[in-house]
Amino acid sequence: MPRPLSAEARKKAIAATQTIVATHGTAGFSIDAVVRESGVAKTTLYRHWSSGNQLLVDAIDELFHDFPIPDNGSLRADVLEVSMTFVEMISGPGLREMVLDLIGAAACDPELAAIEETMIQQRAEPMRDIITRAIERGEIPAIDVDAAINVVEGPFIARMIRSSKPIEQAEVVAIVDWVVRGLGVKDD
Amino acid sequence: MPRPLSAEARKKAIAATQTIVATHGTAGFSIDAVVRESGVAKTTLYRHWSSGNQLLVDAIDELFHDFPIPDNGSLRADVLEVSMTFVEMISGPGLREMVLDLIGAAACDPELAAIEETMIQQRAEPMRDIITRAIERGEIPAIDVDAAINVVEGPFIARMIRSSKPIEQAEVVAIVDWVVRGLGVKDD
Amino acid sequence: MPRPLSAEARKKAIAATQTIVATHGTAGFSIDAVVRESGVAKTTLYRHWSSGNQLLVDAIDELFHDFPIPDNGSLRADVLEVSMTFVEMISGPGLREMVLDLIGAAACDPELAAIEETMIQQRAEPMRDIITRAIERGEIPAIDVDAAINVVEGPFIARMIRSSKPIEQAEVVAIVDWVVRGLGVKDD
Amino acid sequence: MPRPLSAEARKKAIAATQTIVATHGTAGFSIDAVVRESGVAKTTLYRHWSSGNQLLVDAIDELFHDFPIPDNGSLRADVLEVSMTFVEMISGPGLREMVLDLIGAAACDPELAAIEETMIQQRAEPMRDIITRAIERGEIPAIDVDAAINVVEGPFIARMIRSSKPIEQAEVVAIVDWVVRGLGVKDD
DNA sequence: TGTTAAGCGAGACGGTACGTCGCGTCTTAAT
DNA sequence: ATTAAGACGCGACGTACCGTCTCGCTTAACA
Repeated sequence: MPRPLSAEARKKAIAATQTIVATHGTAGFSIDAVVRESGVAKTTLYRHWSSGNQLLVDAIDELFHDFPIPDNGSLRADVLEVSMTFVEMISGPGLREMVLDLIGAAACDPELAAIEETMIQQRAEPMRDIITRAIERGEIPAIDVDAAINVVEGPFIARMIRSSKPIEQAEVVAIVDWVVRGLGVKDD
Repeated sequence: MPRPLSAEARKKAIAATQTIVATHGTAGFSIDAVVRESGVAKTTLYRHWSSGNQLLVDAIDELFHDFPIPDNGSLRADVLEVSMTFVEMISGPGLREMVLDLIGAAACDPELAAIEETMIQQRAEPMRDIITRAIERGEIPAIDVDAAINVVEGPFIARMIRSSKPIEQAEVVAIVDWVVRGLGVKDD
Repeated sequence: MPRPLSAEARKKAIAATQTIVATHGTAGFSIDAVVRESGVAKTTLYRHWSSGNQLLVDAIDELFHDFPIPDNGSLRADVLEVSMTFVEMISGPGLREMVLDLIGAAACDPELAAIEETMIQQRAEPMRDIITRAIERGEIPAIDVDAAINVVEGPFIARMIRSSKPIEQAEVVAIVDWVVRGLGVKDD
Repeated sequence: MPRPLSAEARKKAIAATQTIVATHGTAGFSIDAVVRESGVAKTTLYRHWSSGNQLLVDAIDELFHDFPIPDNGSLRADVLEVSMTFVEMISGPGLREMVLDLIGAAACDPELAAIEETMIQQRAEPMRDIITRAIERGEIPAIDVDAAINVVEGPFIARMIRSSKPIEQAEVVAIVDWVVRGLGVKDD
């Protein structure tokens, strides 16, 4: 019966949050900053999100979704496609920092576990499908899929952590070649 | 003529910082908290460190150093040893969270870049040595060592991020087997 | 054709207001508190009363009315009766505080002036009648009735302000004796 | 050893409070308003005063002090002098409202009991002295001094509550004549 | 060995952000 | 068209921490 939460307020808050994070990084993000940037009242923000972090989660969520699940018939091609998508995803300004920041925050604060769910587990689904299909095809031996996901994704995460330099396409190809060989696919 | 900066004050501040981070995570870290925990005056802290984060860097630095560089004659054995050391390092209570948190904080705050240097780059040195030696021995092809480090370490980082469950020894062995095979070592 | 303002809503709001003021003082009174206590919607309250204070005025009004006007034939007896009534009125739990609080609120907020009208002026009517009759009877000289009301009622107000102790009957008698003598009635 | 609370901050806050109350009444008083008006930080205000009300108490205190204790040799003259002082005290703009407001607030909030102490009890001291001396001189019978204070002061309090009109000198004289006669002083 | 400048603890200072509460207005659906 | 329900923008609340500052007291290096 009562008025529903305003979709417009939500939209403005999300947009303001994304603007702030893109401009000043997650360090510049604060509820008061969103209030100033969006014109939405602080109370309204707290009606929509139980904390600033939840708003951040939602704003980030909108940036990281719709990962297509490729099916090119070969593990290598599929992994390459997903990896390229991931690399593109973190290539925007401040996105690498944001992702790492959010992973750290999520590890410490149970309230932010949803971030991990969204950014990590959900993102890994395409990879899970790809590997499962490769096993079914007999392209690779029947291995622990979860462990395999770590092997395939890990190098990109490590690369992201260890350097803020943009990741070149050749680098992606080289890493993919190594990891698919590790999983048991024969070289050409 | 004047008194030098007190080594004791520095020691107490570092110890208090480590206690706080271990107990409440980096979120619980603050200059005021260190003041309360250590009994060292705020003025003194700012005399020793230009900002709270610099103190954090120094305190963390002391926790992660002195990684032995193994030399067992085979890439697989060396990688396994370093990996086991890494897994042990993050197995203590709250250590996984702290590491992820610090990585996130370091990515965002340039002032904390030194943490990344200490925790990530410096930690990778043993791995760099191991791989370089394997190449020199002709055990694996001449590959980009930095990229190889990512391939070898990445799966453990991914595993650490994706689950808070303790990492079993068998898991470590399986991952190491995959990645060394990926780098070009022949199977048995 | 449209529905008239609901008498029931009004009743529930008034009752809730009286409960709140009796329990938590006027400080605990708020529109939102009345909404919670009464179940009446905020919109409805504003339809009935232009502001929260107007509701407060109405709720208080119902508590302080119908003061009987005694006529015992002597000023002293009449004043004593009215004074006893007043003392009883403020003897309930929290009533002293509520009266003082409302007087203060009324002095500051013009919107609440009506409270003063109800609680003070209207309450003084019996005293005005009594004194006027005493003058007509020739029991006391022709004095300014308004000023005389202050002289007769003031000591009880002062007593109420200066101490939260219950007012004993003997105290009332002593005060009444003094003030009626002051107005010109001869001692026995 | 630490820096003492700044006398200047205190002075600015008190002055701002008095300005605000004089200009917009006690309703316009708020911590945030004092922050804006005084330039003193909110945290500093809370360091000096545990609540906004305490600041108000102090600001008011400075307005109501130094009540001289007259000694003219006759009860009537002394009471008249004290009464005139009281009337002057509440004659400034907004002072009547402030006094009533504070009395009400003090009745409800134990934290503000100090206001009652300052404004009421302490203010009554001169009257206590006057009446005690009159009894010692034999000018009036040995009566309960506290009750007598209520009789002498009450009419002025009642007058203050019942009307916001300025109190004329003739009115004071008339009231004083009545109450001192009530206490047992013979007419001329 | 006495002087003295700087280090020290303690904590006040002006700020920013927090998350909550009450205000009075508004929008919605249901009666 | 009134109602219950409650979202809206607004502004105050009292707290935590920031980095700077002002205090006396203490102490180590120099004269």
